[in-house]
Amino acid sequence: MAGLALAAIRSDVSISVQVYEAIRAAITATNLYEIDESDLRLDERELAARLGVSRTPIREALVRLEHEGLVTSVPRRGYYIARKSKAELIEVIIVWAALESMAARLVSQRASDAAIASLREIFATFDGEKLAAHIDEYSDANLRFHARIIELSGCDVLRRTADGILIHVRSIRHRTIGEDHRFERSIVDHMHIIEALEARDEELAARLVRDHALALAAHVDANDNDL
Amino acid sequence: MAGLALAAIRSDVSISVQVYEAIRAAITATNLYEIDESDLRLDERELAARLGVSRTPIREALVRLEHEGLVTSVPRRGYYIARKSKAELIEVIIVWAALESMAARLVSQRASDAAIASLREIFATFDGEKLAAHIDEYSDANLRFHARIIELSGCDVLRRTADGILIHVRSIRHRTIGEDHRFERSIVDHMHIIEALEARDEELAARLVRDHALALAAHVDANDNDL
DNA sequence: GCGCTGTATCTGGCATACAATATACCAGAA
DNA sequence: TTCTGGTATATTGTATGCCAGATACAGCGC
Repeated sequence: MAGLALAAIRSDVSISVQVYEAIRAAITATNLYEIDESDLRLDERELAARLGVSRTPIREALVRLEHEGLVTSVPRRGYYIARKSKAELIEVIIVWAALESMAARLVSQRASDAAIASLREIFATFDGEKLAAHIDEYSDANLRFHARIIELSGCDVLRRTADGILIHVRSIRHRTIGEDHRFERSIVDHMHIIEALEARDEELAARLVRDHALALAAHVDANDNDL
Repeated sequence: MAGLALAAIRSDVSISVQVYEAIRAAITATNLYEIDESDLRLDERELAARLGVSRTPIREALVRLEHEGLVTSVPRRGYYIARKSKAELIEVIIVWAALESMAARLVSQRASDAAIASLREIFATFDGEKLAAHIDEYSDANLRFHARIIELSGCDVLRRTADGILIHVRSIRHRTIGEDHRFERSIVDHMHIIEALEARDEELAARLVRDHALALAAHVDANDNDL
């Protein structure tokens, strides 16, 4: 009996949750600002048919996504993928700054040295030379870095709250990281943040994290006029 | 035609939204820590019967509430009102501190003098003498004060994010404000915060707001051992 | 007396059916 | 030709029915 490597049956992945994840992933993988207006519409029947389920779990998933801000519902008209305005994107970054800054405080107070050191490893495979050639991978590492700070805070409510808005930040960073020389400044900022955390300088770490995020907000404000 | 004062028909209050608001209000009005364990259970059919609707809008409302953290669902078992542990309550307060602290920065940067002055009015009807006799009203004013700082930030994403966790903070403050001499310290803290905002001292305001919230966290940590 | 197994019943999850509303199209009049 | 009003169609919102999993309990074996 004990010899059988039986994985527990996952009964917690109900169809509605799977639908939620599928739609969420599909939206995340889409560049919302390059698709046609008509593709923003989410037809319940069509989704149900394509995913091979009935409309009920589709609707539950859409309710979840609406709460998360990824889709909006117009009563009696249907659900639409939410395309955030420039002002909203800036607000999202501000909230992110607030959360990550608090996370930095918690990390400098509580996290182990080893945990903080793991932040360095995220960028270990990059050196200045090849940086420009691997912008996509760097962009991923960039996001992982910020998500990891939240994670290392050990504050679950903070992590869940941040998760809800991280998805919006993600699309911003992917688009902006290649612009001008942001990635160079970015990596310098990250190193300073790590150093502040290692020095357990709570105030400095909190300020650096906040300023780093708000610099992105200022950048979006100044540059992305097509939103 | 133009002479008729016609209000727009509100078609946005679907049954499922009404159900959501009804259950939310009912949970908010309940002291979760004084009711019987069995009353935490939310039976779909019973709710549907009592509200006079079918189970479908009930389920959509429960999905919303679950996302908000007010209820938890156990697969195939049902929905239960979520009772937060002490550790979770402290985490909620930490997140609140992060958000309100950022809001204080925005207020000191952007809000009009008149708007900041409105913060004083919230406490205008209280003086030191009668404070102890009106703890409930003061507790309400207290919550309005903090919610108003968020509101004056003018950041909608911040407000929505905070709304999601304010409901958890609410129950904490109601319980703790009467303990020892917290309300006296509280009103002094509030005045200092207002003064910092009026002086447009962003750093000071942010720090005072954060410390005020974290003092509550420390208080909960030290005192509420029955959670 | 204790523990396991089978069964009845209950409840949530999903599918489907029905009702209500919005949109599109078409006909007729100005 | 253009605008208005009616009707058909499509789609959302809600209700209901069915099924599978979970719990409780009775019966059986040890």
